Amino acid sequence: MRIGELARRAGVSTRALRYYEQQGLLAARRTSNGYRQYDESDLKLVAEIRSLLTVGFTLEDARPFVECLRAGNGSGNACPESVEVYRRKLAEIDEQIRTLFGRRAEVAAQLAEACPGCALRTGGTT
Amino acid sequence: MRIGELARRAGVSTRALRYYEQQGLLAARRTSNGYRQYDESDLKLVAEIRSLLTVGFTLEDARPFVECLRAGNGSGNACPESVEVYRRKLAEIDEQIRTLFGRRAEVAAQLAEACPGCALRTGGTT
DNA sequence: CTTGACCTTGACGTTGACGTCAAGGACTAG
DNA sequence: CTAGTCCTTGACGTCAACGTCAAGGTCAAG
Repeated sequence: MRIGELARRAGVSTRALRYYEQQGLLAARRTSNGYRQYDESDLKLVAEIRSLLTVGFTLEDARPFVECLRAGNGSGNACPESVEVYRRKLAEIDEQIRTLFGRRAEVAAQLAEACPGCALRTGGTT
Repeated sequence: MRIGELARRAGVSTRALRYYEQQGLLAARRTSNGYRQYDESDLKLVAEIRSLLTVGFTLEDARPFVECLRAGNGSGNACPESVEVYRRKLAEIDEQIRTLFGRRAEVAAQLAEACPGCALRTGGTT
């Protein structure tokens, strides 16, 4: 299939696909007229990338998964590099959650100070 | 005081101060030679901005607080606009926390699938 | 009078994942 | 032959809060 169809089926823009290729995450064959040519495995690959992006991974984070799939594995999760990324991202997320809780507490404290009785509970008194 | 001293005392760069001015958050008088001139109230103002930025506010979010201080209030919290921003940011933070928990769950699930028994607990088995 | 520290404005660079033209080639249907 | 749809590469724009020059003015000290 060509880039337009892959884009439709994967739910992304053609620009995104070209960007993934530029970043070395997607390698397209070319037909004689220069058009990019993709197959089902590419669709799967793009789906994997999208799935990872939606949970906050960067394209760099996604790279090991892509390479894992390319290496012939049925899933991008199947390689130790991928597992390592999962662990790292999990730690990052936990750190972000901690940071957000800290900020939440500070903001809530300021709000309470500025407006006593204003926020008895979270989102309570609108 | 001049911009260099204010920057040192507030713990920010002179570039940041000029940027705040450009955004209309900081209004400096000028001496005859064109140098910016600040006083203690400006220091307080910059401190307020910094404090808000560190808990994730944008400069736009900080604007009401600055205006509140400029209006003569002892605290930037003292105005209803500020309180409203606090509430909005609190809601935003809560939303972000929810998003992160969702992501965490998904990543953890993938990790468990990829590597059973790998993450018995968070950051447990390194 | 000349360092040297301080100040000025202006303007491009940074980060990530694309969006959005622009200019032009390829191919199909009528 | 032509319209219409798809494709190509290239390159600037987006968002926030500055960082980092560049070129030049100001002032106190020696």
